[in-house]
Amino acid sequence: MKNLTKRQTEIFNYIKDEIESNGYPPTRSEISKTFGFKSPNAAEDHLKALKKKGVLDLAAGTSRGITLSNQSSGIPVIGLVSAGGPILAEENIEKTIPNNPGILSHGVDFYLKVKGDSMVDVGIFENDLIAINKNIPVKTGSIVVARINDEVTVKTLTKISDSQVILRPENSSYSDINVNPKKDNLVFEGTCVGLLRDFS
Amino acid sequence: MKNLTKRQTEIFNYIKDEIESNGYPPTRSEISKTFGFKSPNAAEDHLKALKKKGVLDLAAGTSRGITLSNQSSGIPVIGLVSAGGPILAEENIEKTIPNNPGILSHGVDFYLKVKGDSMVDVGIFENDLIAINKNIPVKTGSIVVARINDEVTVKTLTKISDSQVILRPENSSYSDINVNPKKDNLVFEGTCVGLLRDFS
DNA sequence: ATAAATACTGTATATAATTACAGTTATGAA
DNA sequence: TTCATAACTGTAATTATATACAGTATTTAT
Repeated sequence: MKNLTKRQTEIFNYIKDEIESNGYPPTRSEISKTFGFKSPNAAEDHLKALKKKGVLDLAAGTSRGITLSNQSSGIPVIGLVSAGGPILAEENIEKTIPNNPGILSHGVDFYLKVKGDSMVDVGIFENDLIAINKNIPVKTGSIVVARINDEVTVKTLTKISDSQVILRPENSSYSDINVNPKKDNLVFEGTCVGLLRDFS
Repeated sequence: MKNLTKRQTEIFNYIKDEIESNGYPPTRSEISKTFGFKSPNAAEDHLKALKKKGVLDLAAGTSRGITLSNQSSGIPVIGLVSAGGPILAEENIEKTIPNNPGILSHGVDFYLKVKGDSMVDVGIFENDLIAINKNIPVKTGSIVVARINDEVTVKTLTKISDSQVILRPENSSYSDINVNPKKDNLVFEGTCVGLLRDFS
């Protein structure tokens, strides 16, 4: 998101939520009423600011003519992750695909395009998109996205303690990965909450 | 769909398309303009009829206050298919999930909940939802939903001719299914265009 | 045969909604 | 210091929109 202020973020999220729950965007006065503005122009100003920052578009002369821009409505698909830096850095985003609330039981922060065959035994194939939630606490038994010394990998978490973490490939040709979090730099980027495969 | 007339279907689809492409529903006059009505009341009448038939809802006094009802906006998930009758018959619909245009490269007419392990070698597991398009012509190499004498099955189509159809399970423990379309009642219900798995 | 539903035209009006203009106050950057 | 941005209040006008009422013609159920 392009440096939205706190207030702008609140308003943007409200608009997003309204579209999702009502099926159409709010008007200036609905926004004003929600946030306690005494003038619809306060909402107008915010909309203009949000448009200027590229997160939404406004159709002139059109009631409820607010649309979220691709950038802000889509969920990023992460392809190859460059070493260092955050996984959601712009250079890692291959494309974005529309949000699909209600299909998966958990929220999706990003999709990761699967490389390799280390998880085929649980039906995760190369080029599948796995849906990742960043905020669910990782636990044993979950399929997690882990970063070990700047290398990103998808495995089943089978053991986690202060001194030992075991990541298991779900493919009999591969062996468990043993990590010592005290020695190695281990970061959990998220938990896999779903899978998407496109037969084209 | 609840016995919509041809015209009502046209108008309903237009509204659906507008919501999808614009992000907000059309007004009465936009509908009228599109269909050449000379009075916005023609659109109003149609909206009332569509509301009466339960495929959409109207928010009174609200501009663009048109929402598609759950029933009509969702995509059906087919669980167990009862023998005889169409696959999309009401009794087969386990639930509906929101439409997700833009995620898969083909349209989805329904999702089928996978039973059994006959397709595990291509990463299709029990309880996965496979996305089915009814209108793509089936061809060899595709994963298809076939109904053989009232039994519904998901397999790879490996041969198709007037006198012989071969359906291959993607699991080395199973053998090919050989069907003679002249003797057996064979219907292709659709082609698999995607897969959805929910890790909950 | 008759009523109800379908598919509109035509007119009119209240109100919903956008949006411009003129201000105020506060904050952070040049 | 001065200017731009942010975050509003207040007013007002144009236009966008919903929606009622009164018709007409055709088709479809009963």
